[in-house]
Amino acid sequence: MKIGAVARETGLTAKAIRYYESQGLVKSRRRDNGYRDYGRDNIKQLTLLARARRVGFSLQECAELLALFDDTERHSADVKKAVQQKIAQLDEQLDNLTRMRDTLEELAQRCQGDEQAQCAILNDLSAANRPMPFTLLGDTPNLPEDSHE
Amino acid sequence: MKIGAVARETGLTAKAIRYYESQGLVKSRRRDNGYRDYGRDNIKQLTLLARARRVGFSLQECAELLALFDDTERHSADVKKAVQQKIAQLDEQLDNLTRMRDTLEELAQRCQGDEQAQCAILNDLSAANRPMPFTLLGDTPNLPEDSHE
DNA sequence: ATAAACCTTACCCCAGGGTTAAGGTCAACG
DNA sequence: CGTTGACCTTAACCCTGGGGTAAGGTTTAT
Repeated sequence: MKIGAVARETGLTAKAIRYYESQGLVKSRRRDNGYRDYGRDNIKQLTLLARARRVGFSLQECAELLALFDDTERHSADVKKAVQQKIAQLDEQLDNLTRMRDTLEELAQRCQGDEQAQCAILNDLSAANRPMPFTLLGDTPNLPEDSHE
Repeated sequence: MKIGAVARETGLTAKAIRYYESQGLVKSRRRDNGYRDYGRDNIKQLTLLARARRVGFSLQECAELLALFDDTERHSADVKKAVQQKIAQLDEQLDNLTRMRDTLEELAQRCQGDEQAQCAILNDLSAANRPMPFTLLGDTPNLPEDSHE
């Protein structure tokens, strides 16, 4: 099976599949003409990879899942643990996003939203000392680091 | 005020401030020795920038907020509209993450989590046809594109 | 024979910086 | 006077997770 067919079957792009290979997540044999060639095992791996990505696993984490997948001595408890950790991470992200959302909601409510230049949102966001009359993300100092996960 | 002091005051890193300047979001005057020098206006802008970032605005969107901030002819309605659009974006992200979370929850429940190699999670994630007995993200084909927003 | 549809590698691009490296400046201390 | 340490400067490479494009080789069908 050539890469294009695999892409259609897994929902990945050919580019992504090559990228995963370059990162050591999957391997492929080559035909005489240099084309990558995939068998049933590869397709199972790539299907797992695609779905794990879709539910929020990072490539690093997908690599660990694939290692478990290929390990016939694995314990299902290990897989379950990884999934539960990912659930906990998602919960944390959900918390952060919810706090952002609520902060914006409160800002919006304090703004007239009319023709005037006076704007409570800009005032609150740029004020020097304690800007918000309500908690801004619980004073967590480093939110940006969460967003790239 | 030198960049280090501004960094401490706004919670940004000096690097980030220089990066914002390189992207045209803020400007700074220079002292004779080449050091960046910031006044009250700069600090207000950077405070706004830092807080807008923390509540989920992209750099591009922050640029628009700063333009409104500097525009004395602005209408507060425009600012409010931007905030409400961001709220809608956050709601969409929250939806996606919630679906991921629920999918993982169902996968985990179907897994024994014991010493055995047999694992429902890996089976479901790698199976060929209809893998999940439940909806996987509502069959949305392209979730990864949302994550980089 | 030639065009369409594949495939290959290789390069630059995005956000949002972190992390060196290599060096200039400035204050205080001995 | 010299030196140490804390600043500051630019430049340049690293990360994630690929997208996009280019330049070229292959295969297939017409």
